[in-house]
Order: sequence, then C-alpha cells, then structure tokens
Amino acid sequence: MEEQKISKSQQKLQTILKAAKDCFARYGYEKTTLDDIGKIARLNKASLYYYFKNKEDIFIQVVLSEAKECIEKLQKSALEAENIEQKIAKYLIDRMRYYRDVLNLHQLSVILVQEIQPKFDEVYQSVKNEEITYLESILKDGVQAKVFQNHHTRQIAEVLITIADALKHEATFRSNTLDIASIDYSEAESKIEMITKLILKGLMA
Amino acid sequence: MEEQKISKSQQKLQTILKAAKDCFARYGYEKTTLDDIGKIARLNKASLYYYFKNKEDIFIQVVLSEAKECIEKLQKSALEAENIEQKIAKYLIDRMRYYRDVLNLHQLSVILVQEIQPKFDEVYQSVKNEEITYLESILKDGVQAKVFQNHHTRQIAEVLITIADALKHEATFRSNTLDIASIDYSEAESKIEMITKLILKGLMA
Amino acid sequence: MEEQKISKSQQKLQTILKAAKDCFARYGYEKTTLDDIGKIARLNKASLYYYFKNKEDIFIQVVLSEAKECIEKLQKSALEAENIEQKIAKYLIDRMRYYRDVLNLHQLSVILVQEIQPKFDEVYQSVKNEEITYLESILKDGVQAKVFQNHHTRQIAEVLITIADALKHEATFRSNTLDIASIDYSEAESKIEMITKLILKGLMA
Amino acid sequence: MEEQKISKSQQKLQTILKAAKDCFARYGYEKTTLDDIGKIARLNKASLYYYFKNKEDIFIQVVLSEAKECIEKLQKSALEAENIEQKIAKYLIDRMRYYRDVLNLHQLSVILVQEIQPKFDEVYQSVKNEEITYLESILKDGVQAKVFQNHHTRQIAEVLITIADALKHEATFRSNTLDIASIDYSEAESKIEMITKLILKGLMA
DNA sequence: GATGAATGAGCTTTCATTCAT
DNA sequence: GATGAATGAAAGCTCATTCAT
Repeated sequence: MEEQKISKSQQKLQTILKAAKDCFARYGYEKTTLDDIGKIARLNKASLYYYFKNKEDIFIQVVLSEAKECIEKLQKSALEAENIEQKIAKYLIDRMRYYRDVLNLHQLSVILVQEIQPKFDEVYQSVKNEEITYLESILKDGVQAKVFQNHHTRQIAEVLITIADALKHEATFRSNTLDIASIDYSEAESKIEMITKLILKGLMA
Repeated sequence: MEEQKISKSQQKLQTILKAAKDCFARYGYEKTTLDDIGKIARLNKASLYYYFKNKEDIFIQVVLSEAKECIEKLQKSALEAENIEQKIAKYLIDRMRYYRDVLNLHQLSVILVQEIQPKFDEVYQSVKNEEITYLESILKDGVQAKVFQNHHTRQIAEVLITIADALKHEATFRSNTLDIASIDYSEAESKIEMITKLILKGLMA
Repeated sequence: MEEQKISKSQQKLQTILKAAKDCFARYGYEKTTLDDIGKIARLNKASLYYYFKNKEDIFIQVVLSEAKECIEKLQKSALEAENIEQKIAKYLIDRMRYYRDVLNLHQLSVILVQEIQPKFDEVYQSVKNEEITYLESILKDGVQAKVFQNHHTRQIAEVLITIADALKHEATFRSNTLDIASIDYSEAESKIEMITKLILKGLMA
Repeated sequence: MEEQKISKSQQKLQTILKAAKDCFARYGYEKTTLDDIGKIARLNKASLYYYFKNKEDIFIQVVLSEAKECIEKLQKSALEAENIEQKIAKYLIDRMRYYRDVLNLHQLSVILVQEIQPKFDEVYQSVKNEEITYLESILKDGVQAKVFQNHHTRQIAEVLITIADALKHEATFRSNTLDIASIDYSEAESKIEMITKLILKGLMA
C-alpha cells in the first residue's frame, strides 16, 4: 500500500519530467511556461511546486535523466574501441560533446548556464559516481590483462573525470565568446586525448 | 554637411545593430530585452523605435547583416573547389549549413522561426539577388571555358537557389522534430549534390 | 461549501464587471486602464487576467451584461404597442437605437468597433436567442388570436432579427462618415418599419 | 511680401486645423496621434508645436473654429422664431445642445473636459462677444418695435449668456453621472425657457 | 496532494513632448 | 519655420511564484 503510493507519486513525477522534456525541446527553456508543462502533465501549474522547487529545478532533473540515459549509451559505444587508452579517450571526448549539445539543444545562454551550474553539480554527484565506476572498470580490465599494475584504479578514474570536467569548464567559461553554440571545444578535446595518452603511458611505465 | 548627417544617422543605426548582435548572441532572442540593447547603444529603449519597427525587425536586420558578411566568405571559399560542379554544390551546401547554424546560434524555436520567416524572406531579396549573380558568374565561366554552351546562365542560377531554398525549407518544416538543433539536413545536402550534378551533366550534354 | 466557493468566484467576477462598467462610462474605453479597474475592484492589475482574457474581453462582457438588462426593458416596453406589427417594429427599432447609443456612450471609434465586432458577435449568441424567443412569442400570440395562421414562428422570428441586424450593420459600416456619433440610422429605421409591415401583411394574406 | 508670408503661415495653420478636425472626428481625441495629424497636414509632428502649444491647444482651436461656423447657423435659424422671447430661448437652448453634441462627438470624458474647460473659456471670449452682440441686436429690435423700453440691451444680453452658460455648466458638472453622453440637459433647457420668459416679461412690464 | 486565486516584476510598445540644428 | 532625434511616462500583457484551503 505504502509502496504503491510512492510508486504513484514517482509515476506523476515521471509524467511531469516527460512533459517538461518535450516542452523544453520544442520551445527552449525561456519560452516554455509552467502552464505548458502543467497542461501536458494534466496537472495544475501550482501543483508542479509540490514535486519541484522551481522551473530551474525541473530543468535540471530533465537534463539529469536525459544524461543518465545517454551516458550509458556512450559507455557501451566506447567499449568498442581498440585499446584501453582509446576507450577512455573516446568516452571522455564523447561525453564532453554530449554536454555541449544538450545545453545547446535547450537553447540556454551562457549566463543561465553559469547560474544553473552550481545546483547542477550538486545534483550531478550520482551520475558522476557511476561514470567513475565505469572508468574504473576499464582500468581494472587493464590491470587484469597485465597491461599495467597500478591498483589505484578508483583514484585514477576520479582524476580522469575531474580533468575532463575541468577542461570542459575552462572551454565553456574562459571562452572569449559568450555564446554556447560557437564555443570551440576542439582544443579541449585534443588536450583530453593527450592527457589520457600520457597517463596511460605513465601507468605502463 | 548633409552627407555627414546621413552618415551620423547611419552610424547610430550600425551602433544599434552591433549592440543587438552582441546581446542576441549572448542571451538569445527571448532573453534579450530592448533595455539591454539600448543600454549598450547608449540610447533610450524608446529611441530604438525610431530606427526599427520592433524587436523582431531589429533581429531580422542583425541576421541580414551577418548573412551578407558570411555569404561573401562562403562564396570566396567555394571558388577554390576543383570544378564548376563542385563549386556550385559546395556553395549551396555551405549556405544551408550557415542558415541552420545562425538560427541555432540565436536560440530561436521552430515556432518563432515560422513567425519570422515571411518578413525575413521579404527583406532577404537583396542578398538573394547577390547570390544569384554569384552563381551566374560561375556558370558564365563555364560558358567562357566552353565547358557547355547554354547561355541562360541567369535563369539557371535562379533555379539553383530556388531548389536549394526549397530543400532547406522542406528539411526545416517537414521535419518531425520541432527542435531546430536536431533537424537533420544531411538528406537535403545529398539531394542538392545530386541535383547540381544532374543539371551540370544536362548542360554539358 | 462548494457552492459558496463558486459564488465567491462569481462574486469577484461581478465586482470586476461593475468596476469596469463604471470606468468605461466615466473615461471611455481608451482612457480606462486596467489599473483603474483593478484599483476599484481591489485587485491587482494582473489578477484581472485570471478572470478575463484581455481588456477587450472585459469590455465585451460589460456591454453584454448591460445589453441583457436593457433588452428586457425594451421588450416590456414594446409589448405595450397597439398591435403585433407595431410591437415588432417598435422593438426592432428600439434595439437598434440602443446599440447605437451604447457604442457612442463608451466612446468607441468606428475603427475599434470593427475590430471588436467579430468577438462580440460570437459572445452575443445567448442574447440573440433570447431575442428570437421574444419575437416568437409575439408571433405565437398572433397565431393564437387567429390574426394569421403561419406556424413557422421561430423561423420568422429568426429572419426578423437577421434583417434588423443586417440593416444596422449596413448603416454602421457603409456609412460614408467614420464617426459613430454622426451615423444616420433613420433610413435603417424606416426600412425596418416597412419590412415588418410587409412580412405581417404577407402572413395575414 | 510681409502680408503674403502671414497669409502663407495662416494657410498652414488652417491646413493643420482641417487635418486635426478630420482626425478627431474619425478616431476621437484620445486615439488621434500627432503623427496622424502631421501626416495629413504634410508636416512633421514636431512642426505642429510651432503653430500650437500642445495637443490640447489644437483641439481647442478645432472646436472653436467649428463653433464659430455653427453658432452662425444657429443664430440665423433662431431669427425665424415668432417673437423675441422665442428667438432668444431657441438660440440659448440650441447652443447648449450644440456644445453637448460637439463634446460627445469628439468622445471626451468629463474628466478631460474639466481640464480643458479653463483654457477653452479663455480662448472663447471672441465668440462669446459675438454671441452677446447677436442677442443684443434681437433685444434692440424689441426696443425699436416698442415691445419694451429698457435700453440696457448689452447688459441684458450678457446676463442671458452668463445664465445659459451657468446652467450648462451646472448640468455638466453637478450631474451625478460622470459620463458626458448620458447627461440630461432637459432640466437646464426648461430652466432657460422659463428664465427667458421671466426676463422678457420683466422688460415688458 | 492538488488547486483556485493572487501578485510583483518585467517585458514590448506607444506617444506627447522637447531640443539642437 | 521645419525636422531628425531623443526620451519619460505609462499602457497592456505574461509569467514564475506563493499561499490558503
């Protein structure tokens, strides 16, 4: 009974997220109104505030659930690369491209992204842990296959994610342009590639 | 004296366009307020209405002046292709990509684009004529070099632009997605390539 | 409880309409601001939009509720005429005068009336039906009193209203003057009189 | 030369008044913009301020020139009445009706009329003098025809105008309604009739 | 949990008015 | 005399957010 209630509530929450996702994709963040979302979710505009703190919160949850789905795909795809180094590099570059696209898709301005970022990071921990675990598993495979012998796989995985995020962050906010769509991530990508190569070389030495 | 006055007014107009361009790029169309533009152009919000009909009009003029600049670059770039067929195909595809990017850049929703399109087309005539003249000159080179002998170069140029625009239009509005950023123009691109090839073959036959 | 809530909302709506009616009568449509109405109704300007679509909508509802009241008076008054023909003619002419006066009263320009007319007609259906029923009852009295024997009273009533409205419409918009206050309805009035006479004669034949 | 300039300037002034009159009649005072008037008078909006102090001033001049024209007609018409008493009463009542209609025609609110009134009165002196002279001439005819012998015709004429204006003023501003169109002047009219009768009787006694 | 009702802040747009030239 | 240019004030309207029920 209790569980059913929870699942019912959870269901409503998913309905809202689905509605919001559609709206954000169609009209962009600014143009989407809470009335739009409420109408599709068959819920009064005011009721959305029972499930979410505010419009921004809804948006973060939408991006987060999208991210979880997409990140998994990227992870599977990266596993098909030839060697460990390439698996890692491919994954880190692909996820950077993903975040760039998702922000662009929802037509957010850099200004807004800067506002949202902190709260996003806060909520993002669960996904990040999962990403670290993923990278760790690749590294462990390397250890298992005797490619190298360093056992601090968790720490290395953490560092890799941190570096990748830092590079993405730098590309986003230190860019002289203030427009997301025109940010050039190519330098960040090659930096990631290089660093991955270096770290792997270091491990194997 | 008279000339100076004209240039002063023209200068102010350019100042506004520059300010607007920066704002639209930073915040997107929706988030940009006339106060934003006015503040940068050092002009009262109401004064903008002396130079432009409304916010939409400012936006159209911004895109238009950007377009003129960019189109010229694309034209120069396309001239470097090996042969006439490739010059034309490259130009037509590049300009399609450009329009996709510019709309995306300013974070417009498909809904808004559909509203703006008619007025945009109206103002766009001058650029279009220039584009036709450009294609015509390429075709004339072909006639001069005896690659083919059809002298209706103007008409052919017109038809090429018309076809390219029609394909772009189809890709934009017949797309099942309502989100600009995710529209797939690849099919439109290959269609343009194919049609250019066919027309050139027809001319040479 | 539930009923009380409905009546409370309905009450607020009436408060707004009353406030709006006073303002429109005092200042005219143009000069009346939503702040004026809100202040009298003790409601934030924005709250008016919870009850009405826009300023025009408020105005239409005001005129409509005024109309319902007035039309009833005219109907009672017309019943005092000597015979059926005069009852009908008096009613049709009086209501035309009423609409002329109400538009003039609220100081609307012909331009604005032309814009408002379509929405007004749409909402006006309920009043119109009531008017038709009224004329029908007069005609039925005629049948009962054996003045004539045609039983299509409803249809005849409908036709009479339609004709009267058409003549009013013609007088309003085909007038060479563009100023409501100076429109001459006298020709329309005599046309209505004549047609009523003719139709009644036809019925009695 | 000098005279020609004056007449040219006078001509421009008349052009503006004609343009303004048309606009006010079409759109009413509020809806008429200085751009509207300027466009019809083929003059820049700012230039209107060379000829008139402000929008209100233009309006007053329009009404004034209309008044001069109309007052003359009323004066001719009143002369056709049977006797002196009726001539005077008819004239005083007709001019009251005229002012009521002219204000209504231009869709002014009572509020605005109250603002305009003082300046109007100020400018209105010339017309008023002419009106007094007119009434005086009727009275003089009475003296000439030996209907009565009081020779203070000027003073009596002044008193009559003053009384008529006072009654109009009272009807306008002491009315419990604040809407011009619904002001009831019938009481004022009968008061004028009565007073005219009394004064004439007094004169003849 | 859900919602009707209310609001403050902010947006685009209009317009009478001013002033240097 | 005439006008291009500029502006303050105010209008209608939208929307995220709040709160009592």
